[in-house]
Amino acid sequence: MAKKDTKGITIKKEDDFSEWYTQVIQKADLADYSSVSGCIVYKPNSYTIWEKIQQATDKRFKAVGIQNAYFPLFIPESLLQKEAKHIEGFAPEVAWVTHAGNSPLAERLAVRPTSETIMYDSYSKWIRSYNDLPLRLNQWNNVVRWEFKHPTPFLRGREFLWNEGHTVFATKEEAKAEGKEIIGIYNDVCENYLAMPSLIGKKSEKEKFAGAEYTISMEFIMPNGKAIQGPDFHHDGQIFAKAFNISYTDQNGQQQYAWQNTFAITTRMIGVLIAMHGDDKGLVLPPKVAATQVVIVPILFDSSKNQVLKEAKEIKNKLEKKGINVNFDDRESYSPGWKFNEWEVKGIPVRIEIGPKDLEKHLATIVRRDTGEKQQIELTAIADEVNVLLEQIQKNLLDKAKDVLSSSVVEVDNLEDAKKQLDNKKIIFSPWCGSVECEDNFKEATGAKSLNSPLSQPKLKKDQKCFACSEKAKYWFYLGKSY
RNA sequence: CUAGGUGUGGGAAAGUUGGCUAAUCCGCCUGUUUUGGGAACAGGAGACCGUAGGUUCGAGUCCUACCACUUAGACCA
Repeated sequence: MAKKDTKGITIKKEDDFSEWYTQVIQKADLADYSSVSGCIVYKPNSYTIWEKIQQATDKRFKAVGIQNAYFPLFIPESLLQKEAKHIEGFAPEVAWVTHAGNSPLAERLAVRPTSETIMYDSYSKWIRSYNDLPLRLNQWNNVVRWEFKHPTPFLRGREFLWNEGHTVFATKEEAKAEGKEIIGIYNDVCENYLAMPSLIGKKSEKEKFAGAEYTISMEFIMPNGKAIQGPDFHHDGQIFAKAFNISYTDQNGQQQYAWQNTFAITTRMIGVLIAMHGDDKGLVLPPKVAATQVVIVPILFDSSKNQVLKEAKEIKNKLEKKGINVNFDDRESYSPGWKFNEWEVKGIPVRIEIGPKDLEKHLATIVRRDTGEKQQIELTAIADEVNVLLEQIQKNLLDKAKDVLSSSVVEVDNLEDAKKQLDNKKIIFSPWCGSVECEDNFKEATGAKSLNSPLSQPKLKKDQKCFACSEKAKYWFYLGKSY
């Protein structure tokens, strides 16, 4: 065994998840700390993942008629305060601009924690008639929330990137129907690109978005048993429409308030991806979000160098013709073993090794990152084989993640079992009354909180009691400890 | 914001009764030889010891404040 130096991951994922996570981020060169606490640098290796998420999501938004726009970074205090519950939810973590140079501003400006208020101020001017609806806009931007909890790269920071969709409809039915469409898009991106299944459902009264009528969220389960909220969709009813006077004249000449939704996916998903698929060797990227899907490492000896390089280049061409992104690592200053390790830490899905021994037999050695499995492939068939392999890896990652998800959830119907399972790092699925008091008590007693309630519910038994307070249960809920 | 821990070249880390030129390993640069799981040799660059004050003849070392990282909490995507 050669020396294990500082390049490798030195800790096992299951032994110390936090330490492992930090190491993967540094050693896979994903992010760096900056001199502003809570604000990280998204280095190319992580930013390309974000670009993939953006592209996949954006394409789907546009396909259903959502357009992109851009609204100001700054929000005047008076606007931010227009909706009481909204400002109440965000006030403690708003960053304020108070000066221009040395002169105090007449009115301080919030750095947007989210853009409802600045956007709806415009919407109220733009919307006059039912002909102006629906209005479906989205923006890709950054927001700032001056969190007090210590930041974790990607998972929680003071500035993060996201999309914020803000749509307006003439009727409640239309607005609510959009929820399925949007969650469908997010789930498609999460499962089929990021290979990450989630628990999808409605948030509790206590946990819904500040200013929403209801929130539908996607909850992911991290390897340490904690849940983390991903993409979400909020139906705002007419709450903001009334606060900002977003109204239209209907076909009968009547003034009506509009119905609104908001929805988002954030750079937090990068962190969830790292945590969910990574292993003791480092990052594992699903092929569809990997900027580099295949790395070719030629094994160079003086006598066979030219032939090997030539063949390696041909492999690269063949793969690129199939639309595969290839990195041909022909650096001569690093040994093959060094390169193997480097690309494994960085999570590249497939590695192709080609050297004189392979050449003799017209083969190449192919190694998949997710399982570590090695195989010899005929050079003539390599492009097709690699394509198949990439699909298998994509599928395998999703399948594994689904298994982990389903084994993380345990059904319980009483408080004692709930506590046991939570201590056991499980998410519980329980009949629940849904009251804020009950949730407060539960949180106090266990440190856990409600996640969401699946949209299609298993039947509750007749007279089913709430697992926690013994009132009548209203619905099945996922509950657990969370980030 | 609260409570613990940590802070020494790019990374890791010695230095703990204050004392002269701040070890060592990895990485980096140059050259040569190498290359099938993190290569070898030779030479070289890189640190006002987190920041600001203070104590002292003298501070990486002691004191104070602040900052950052990290772990755990109250809030959140």
